[in-house]
Amino acid sequence: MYGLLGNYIKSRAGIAEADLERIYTCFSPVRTKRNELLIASGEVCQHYYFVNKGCIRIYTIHEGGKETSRFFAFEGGFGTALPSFIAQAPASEYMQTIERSELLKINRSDFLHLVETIPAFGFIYRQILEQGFIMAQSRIYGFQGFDALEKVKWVIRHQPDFLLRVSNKMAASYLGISPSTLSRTKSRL
Amino acid sequence: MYGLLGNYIKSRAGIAEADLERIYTCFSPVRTKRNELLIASGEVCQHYYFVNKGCIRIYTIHEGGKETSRFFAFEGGFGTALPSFIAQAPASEYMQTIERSELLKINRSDFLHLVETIPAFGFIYRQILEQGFIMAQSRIYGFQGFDALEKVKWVIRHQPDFLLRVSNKMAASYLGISPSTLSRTKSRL
DNA sequence: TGAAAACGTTGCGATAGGTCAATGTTTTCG
DNA sequence: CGAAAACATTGACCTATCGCAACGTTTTCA
Repeated sequence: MYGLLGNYIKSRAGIAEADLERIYTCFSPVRTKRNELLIASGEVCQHYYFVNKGCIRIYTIHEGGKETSRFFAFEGGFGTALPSFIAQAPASEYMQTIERSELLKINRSDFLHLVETIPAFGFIYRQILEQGFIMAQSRIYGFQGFDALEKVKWVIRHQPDFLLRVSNKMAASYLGISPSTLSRTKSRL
Repeated sequence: MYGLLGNYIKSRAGIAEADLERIYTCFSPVRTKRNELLIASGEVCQHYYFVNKGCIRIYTIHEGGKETSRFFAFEGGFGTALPSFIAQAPASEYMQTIERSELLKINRSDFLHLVETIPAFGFIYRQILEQGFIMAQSRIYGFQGFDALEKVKWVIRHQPDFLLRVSNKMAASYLGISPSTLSRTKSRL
């Protein structure tokens, strides 16, 4: 149950077995169904999630009902509605599992406590933020001036199985193009 | 010289005067000219910068010479080519001061050392990453599906003096629209 | 299991925004 | 200070992508 999480941590920072155990006790397993909502817009996000199996999607809904997918966390990844989790303000986003999933969740106070008291954990959190920041930047800015074809090639290069695991609609809303355009673009590859 | 930096830190975390002094000794002043390059693409970024006066811009140049502005740091803000700074890999971006500026710079090993040894500094770095991540996300994803007018209104709301301090060309490349379109859009406000 | 809903794909017409070019203004720097 | 370069603005034209709709296929769930 905690194997994947343990590997994640050990591969990124030196850590004592006792600290690892203490971390495990803060994470509790959750099983979810396809399309199950973890938090809805307007709620305050209380948990950080680690994906053992399945996939978490974070997305927003604009006026008119149009969805924008912000982030996907697959096996071995962390995910939460970060702005809300950090500021304890109502989230502007939704978070769901898009497939039947097995997650490990940790609540905010335990999380912050681990960050403060276990250096390796603080280090890993910092690394998550750094990577997330870099990723988001390179995606956002890399996409400036990309046309649809270039965007699709970009995901294929950076997340080869992304288009296979995610529906066209979600993939399109992640890339910032319409489902029709994504469909047409794929046939041009 | 260190007043602004001191305020920045003290307003965000409790810190002993001695630690503050130790932080100051790691930052050295730099004066730069308009359009002076701090690092060029291909170089490895060795410093983190704090802006006392002026403005830092981080940008990339695509094939064909087209520029994309990624980030602006004004008075009281931090800035660096983060991916390169973190990974010590060649940067894909350029960093420049767009006006005559007064900066405080700290090199990477001092910076990491402060992060590790002064909890308040580690905390602030984490906060910078969190805010940067949130900012980048909201900008990137908020922009999905925005038309030019909405983008311009967005900057005006979130960074009221942005359009006044930055050239149209740079502002346009930050918003992901052409200078012509920005010009036309502003006249429609 | 079977009806209903959601999804993927494709065609068609409309349009926001891009490129290019011309003009006038501001900035640069020897 | 003045010539040269860079920039802002505006017009004309063009194209990628969108929105809508139609159709067949897959998924959902009572």
